[in-house]
Amino acid sequence: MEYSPRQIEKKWQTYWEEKQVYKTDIDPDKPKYYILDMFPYPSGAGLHVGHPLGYIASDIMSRYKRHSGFQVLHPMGYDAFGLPAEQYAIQTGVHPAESTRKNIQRYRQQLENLGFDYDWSREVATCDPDYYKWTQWIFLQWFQHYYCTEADKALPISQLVEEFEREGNHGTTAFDNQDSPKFSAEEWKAFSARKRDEILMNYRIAYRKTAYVNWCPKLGTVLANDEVKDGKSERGGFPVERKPMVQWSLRISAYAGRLLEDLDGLDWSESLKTIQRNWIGKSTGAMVQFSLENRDDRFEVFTTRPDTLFGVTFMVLAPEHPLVDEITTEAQKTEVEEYQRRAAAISERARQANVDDISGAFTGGYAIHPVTGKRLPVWISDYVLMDYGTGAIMAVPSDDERDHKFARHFELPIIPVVDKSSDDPEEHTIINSDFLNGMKVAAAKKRIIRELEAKGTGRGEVKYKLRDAIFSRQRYWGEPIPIVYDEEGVAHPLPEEELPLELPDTNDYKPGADGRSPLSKIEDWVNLPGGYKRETDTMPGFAGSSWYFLRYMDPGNDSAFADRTAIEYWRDVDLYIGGTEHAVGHLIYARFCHKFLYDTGQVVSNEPFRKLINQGMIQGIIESIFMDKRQSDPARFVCASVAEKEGMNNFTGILVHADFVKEYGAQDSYLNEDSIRKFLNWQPDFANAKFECPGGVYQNSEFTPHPGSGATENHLLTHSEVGKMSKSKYNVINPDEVIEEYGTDCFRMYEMFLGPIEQSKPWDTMGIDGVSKFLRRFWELFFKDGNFTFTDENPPKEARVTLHNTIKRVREDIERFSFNTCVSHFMVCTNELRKAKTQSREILEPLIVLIAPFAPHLAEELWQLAGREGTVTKAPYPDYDPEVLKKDELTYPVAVNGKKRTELTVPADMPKQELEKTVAENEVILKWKEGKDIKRIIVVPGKMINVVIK
RNA sequence: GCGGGUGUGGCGGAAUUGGUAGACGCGCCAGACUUAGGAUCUGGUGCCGCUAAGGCGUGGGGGUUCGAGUCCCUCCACCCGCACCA
Repeated sequence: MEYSPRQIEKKWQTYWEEKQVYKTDIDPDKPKYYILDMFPYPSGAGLHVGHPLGYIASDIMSRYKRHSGFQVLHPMGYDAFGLPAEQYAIQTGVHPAESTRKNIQRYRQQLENLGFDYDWSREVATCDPDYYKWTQWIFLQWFQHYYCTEADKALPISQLVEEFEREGNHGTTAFDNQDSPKFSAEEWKAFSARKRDEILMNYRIAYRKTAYVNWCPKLGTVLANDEVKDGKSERGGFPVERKPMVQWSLRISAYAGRLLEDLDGLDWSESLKTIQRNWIGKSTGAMVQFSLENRDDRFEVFTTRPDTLFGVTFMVLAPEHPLVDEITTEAQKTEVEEYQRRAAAISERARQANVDDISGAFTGGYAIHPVTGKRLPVWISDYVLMDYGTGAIMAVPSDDERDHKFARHFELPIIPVVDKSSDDPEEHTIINSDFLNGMKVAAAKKRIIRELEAKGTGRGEVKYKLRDAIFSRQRYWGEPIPIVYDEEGVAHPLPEEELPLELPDTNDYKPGADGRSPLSKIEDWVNLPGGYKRETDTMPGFAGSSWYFLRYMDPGNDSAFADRTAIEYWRDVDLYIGGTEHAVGHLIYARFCHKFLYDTGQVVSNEPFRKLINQGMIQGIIESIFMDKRQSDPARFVCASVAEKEGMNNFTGILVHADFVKEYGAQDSYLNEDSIRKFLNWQPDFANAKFECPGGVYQNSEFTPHPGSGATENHLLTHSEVGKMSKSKYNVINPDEVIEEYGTDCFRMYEMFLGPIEQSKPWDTMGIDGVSKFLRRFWELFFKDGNFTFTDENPPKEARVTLHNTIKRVREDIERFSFNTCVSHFMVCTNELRKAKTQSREILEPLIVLIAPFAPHLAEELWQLAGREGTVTKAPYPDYDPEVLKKDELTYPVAVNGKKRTELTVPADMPKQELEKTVAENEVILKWKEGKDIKRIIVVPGKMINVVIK
């Protein structure tokens, strides 16, 4: 019987669906295993060959765990709110709900075609009101909690209100990074509702505040920090500017310390943890207060090097620092204002690009050194950033490179305060610093902080770079924020019973007035009885994706985001697979969200993703042809060999669609006349271009051979390089097409065979033949004269060894996520069993289960042919018998001075002494010994023998 | 500049704690069967060397060891992240 994968695969996919084979539920008698793929955004383009890589790996793991007796949760769903659908709606008028629904359908089809074992009954989409009801519910929880730094967790805001009523906020331990004003209990009680609302906004986890935000005019919305790359929007690459706006934010900075510390316990790659650590950006140092000359005012600076306090010779403020206007003297006014104007005009990007340009202006004002009482001139410069630290620094030109450059440029004094004569920074000692002299850096830091604290002019402090996340989006296609404002503008949460607050229908997706969301234009939705108005901003993409892994535990639940029993059973994700692109966005937000829910007792673990694997990218081959830069009209394209002869710099590469290229993927890929016709159809601008290869020239559908060449057809070698697989490079490979040709099982195994899961590697179109051949041969092991045949014969010993060896290796390699080597073990096994020519059930039947996680359809079919009932997916995974692998004979490699020279086969139980004797008498060894002595014989039992001859 | 990672045949990659470097697959070479082959099967294939003996070989240099792709020092290349972060 011939192996016809497509037929088998469709049959079993239908079977799985009809029998709900992958439906899972709580089973307290079994250990759980929760395996999760990163939430895909269902884009219109569908999946390309790179996307399924992680899904295949998780599917193999999931199936393996099921065979191993675990209750497996392996769900899939869609991160379905987002900008692309809305941009598409603006362009085409198609409602985002409509296009999203279609895209989801397409994704679902493609995923099913890959034979994954998802429990589809748990499928979720963030844009579904049953889902976002709970996204809104979580938002309300954020709104109704604050972060207590003493308890080190989130507590109900009602407790804080009680505290304020009792004692004001003078002694509060509530987290607040906004410099909120201090008040007494009496004052609190006297405040208006509006004032109280304003104050509480300084403490709520979800809060509303005017802030400088990343405003993207082209997208018409505000973006979070991680959605901005190099001053441009991550989606679309549009310019982003800083703009003060009233926005909802999440007080994620309150969790910075825990987000950082708890990384240590996670089984994530070192590089990913480092990215998160950088993003959180902890720095330990001190806040130091400087008073101003002739003024009552003080201002604070943050420094990581308080030990260099005696080296401070001047102060620098950010140009937009509020103090600047107050301290600038009449004489310096013009200069300072001129500088402020210039600094404001330069964009953030340009400012960062000109790091080496030193600029600044003296305000004319002086600060007083908190320890020495010395006068310190106060400057402004754009190297000090308003939104980092306090927007002001103490300048230590001797030990800070930027301060040093600045001091040199403006001829300010430099006092060396650290003796750096030792190569080991830990040995550096403090000099010129009064009572710190002679101390090591670390000790001096502690000492000076003690001093400052005693004098009340400073304190030790830890700062984080992690900023609060802007949570408002001025867009339509997102979760409405469940808040209404009364006539005074006080924010009120919607009562829980009113959730979900559904997104109203509209066909006008363009932004409203003053950059407000399209929702602001739907008047009967915005305006409520009693003068109440709805919040018109919607939530960002990360709102729904920050907790989706919890919803999968109990997706249909209408009275909680998930039932307590489900949460206690599934707890957290045991294995999370996805790309690195979510390193700082999604993974920080999800961890924050999970920790918050942990604080409030809603979940039972403090981290959502215990182990995480980042799959690498699958790259494509970018094909281009050489176009002569020296002539145009008609353009001249030449073969790679011609370009090489005439000099590469005379040519430029023009991209060619990979579909047109013959022998795509081989090193000699080329265009023939058929390809050229396709190319011209695709790029009609080149209609009458010349295509020149060493044999002749093709132009206007005609090939003219060069005189003397026997060529009859054009053969234009292309330029091929490995790079991104993307639409813009015209080299996207669609998995559906590969599957149509080779089958799902083959596609799955080939993707795994390409290399380690974490590594990026190019898609090699030719290589898949090898896996296809292997699967056919594997299938044929089960057939004799065309009939499926199992016998009860005693198998040959080698066959048994092969089987048990394969089981051992495959089990070990799955456990360490080395799926590429698993595939090669199956290949080796097949090659060996083909030689052994056995139909023994004892050998062949375990192989069916062994390969099932990798090639599930093929395994199901063979299982059925073997006469077994039902599905193979629940059969126990085979185990190996160490007895079978015990050898009676061992073949030792024998090395002389570390180089292998011969082999020696001996009984496995030969004593060491005798073994050494045998080696010493071996003729090859005797030959090497000639004229020298055997100094030593090293026997590593079972491994190798090394003879030292000198 | 700082931090993290990776360097192995023509290519993708193997080598679990230091123990036969290059498993497996692609490609290439030769042969068989065939009207034909981009089908199938068999064998070969790191480099130098006559098919031999042998030598050289895991980015370069040095070290530890009986033995190093693996450990240590040093340099180089590439990739990723951060970056006037006080």
